Amino acid sequence: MQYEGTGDLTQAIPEALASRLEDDIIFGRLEPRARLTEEEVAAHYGVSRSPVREALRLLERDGLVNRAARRGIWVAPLSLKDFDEIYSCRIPLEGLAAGAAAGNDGPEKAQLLSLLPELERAFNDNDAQAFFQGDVKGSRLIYSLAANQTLTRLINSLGKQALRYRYFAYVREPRILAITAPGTQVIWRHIVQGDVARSKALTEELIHHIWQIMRDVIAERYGEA
Amino acid sequence: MQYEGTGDLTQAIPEALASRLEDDIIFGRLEPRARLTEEEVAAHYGVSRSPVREALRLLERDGLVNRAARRGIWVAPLSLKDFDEIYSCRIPLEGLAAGAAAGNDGPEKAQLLSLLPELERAFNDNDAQAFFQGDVKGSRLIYSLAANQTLTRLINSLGKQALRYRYFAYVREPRILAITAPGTQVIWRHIVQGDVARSKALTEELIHHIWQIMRDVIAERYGEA
DNA sequence: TGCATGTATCCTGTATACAATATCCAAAAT
DNA sequence: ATTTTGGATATTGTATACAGGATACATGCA
Repeated sequence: MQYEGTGDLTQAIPEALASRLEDDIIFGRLEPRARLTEEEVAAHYGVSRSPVREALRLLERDGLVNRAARRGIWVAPLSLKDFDEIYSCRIPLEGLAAGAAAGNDGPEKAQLLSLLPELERAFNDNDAQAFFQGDVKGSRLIYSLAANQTLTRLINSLGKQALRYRYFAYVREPRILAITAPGTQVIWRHIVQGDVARSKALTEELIHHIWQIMRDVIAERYGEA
Repeated sequence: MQYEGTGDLTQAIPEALASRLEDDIIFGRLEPRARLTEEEVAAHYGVSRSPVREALRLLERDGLVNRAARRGIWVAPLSLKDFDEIYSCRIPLEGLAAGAAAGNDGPEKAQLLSLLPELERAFNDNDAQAFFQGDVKGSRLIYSLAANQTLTRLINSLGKQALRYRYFAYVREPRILAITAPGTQVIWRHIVQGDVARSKALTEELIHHIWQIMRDVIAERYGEA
């Protein structure tokens, strides 16, 4: 069987597969604890098991799936404990990134400003989807401004799993957007102005705040601990 | 060709291979920028390319090798920039771990105390190797006390590359041991006593201090930026 | 009815074969 | 002499074949 995937797999196959599966997991099309068998995935995308195995290793690296030797792979379950772990790690790392981005003197910082209207509009329209995307775009820009590949790698490997919780919480409690949006805009402006200390502190505060608010939503569904 | 590896590959083959290659990289038997071809590695350990590929993915995850699509894999180069990146990330993460470990009320904390004499002796004997090992053992215990799998995963993925620099610096500047040892002992005692704030603060200070000292040694060999 | 044991099946892990691209070196052209 | 171009070679990426452990179900026994 040769590849003829449903869409355009222009990039390397394992990365493309991983990207598809990531989305399926993040947006809940693949449920927590769902079993993933290599042959099923391979058949579904019209490729052999080799690239599938590599893709699954990538998902494992980002904590989206769990593997048990010789037993298989499951979509990682969501839990309040896991959520707390992720956010306790995200706080200092995102703070570090924001501070480093603020300390970057390059001209690329201006791009953050150009993203602000987009964010503003999404907020006013109460368009969670659009805000979500704009926020992710801005975050990526901040990481690249931080010019710290190691930090980027760490944050990315947290970010995928974090997105699952964020998506879940946004859908159930759109009010979260009203807290995130203004804080995000303030922080981006401080980064552009080069205020290292404040960018870092405000980022840590904001994530901590969002953490607490999301926590209620997550706890309701995924238990007390 | 069936496996008959030089040693006992009791665990899963990819992990065992990765572990061997890790050591080879950390202790410099594989030089920075050295090319790793799948077939050579496979032939050397008497296995096929399949488990080798998986092992190399694991090394890639931990930042020990770099991969270019369809071009191959090289041992990651060492550089002052990379070193700075790693240590700027290590500070808050190790601080988080130390604080969380101090907040753990379980009885396992006592094990840290039992490691103290070992560390003390290594220090008095000026035995860098023994200190190295004791320190790693204590760190692992702290991570497990922190009871935060996500944090452990992040720290471990930094730790491997960090060890390359630590080994390099220890060999060239044994004086580093005289700074690390007393500070480490103090921190471990604070963790056992459950002093969360101080455990965290002192850990961050110590790593920051070591960072600066190691930096001179690294800079001498691996350039100014 | 409940539990243990054996067997059939499924699935992962490993090996090998094949395809395709990147690299290297030699020969030719400017 | 330097650059370019062609083909040979080496190495990665993918597909497929095979081996062995894990799971599930059925059968037998208490």
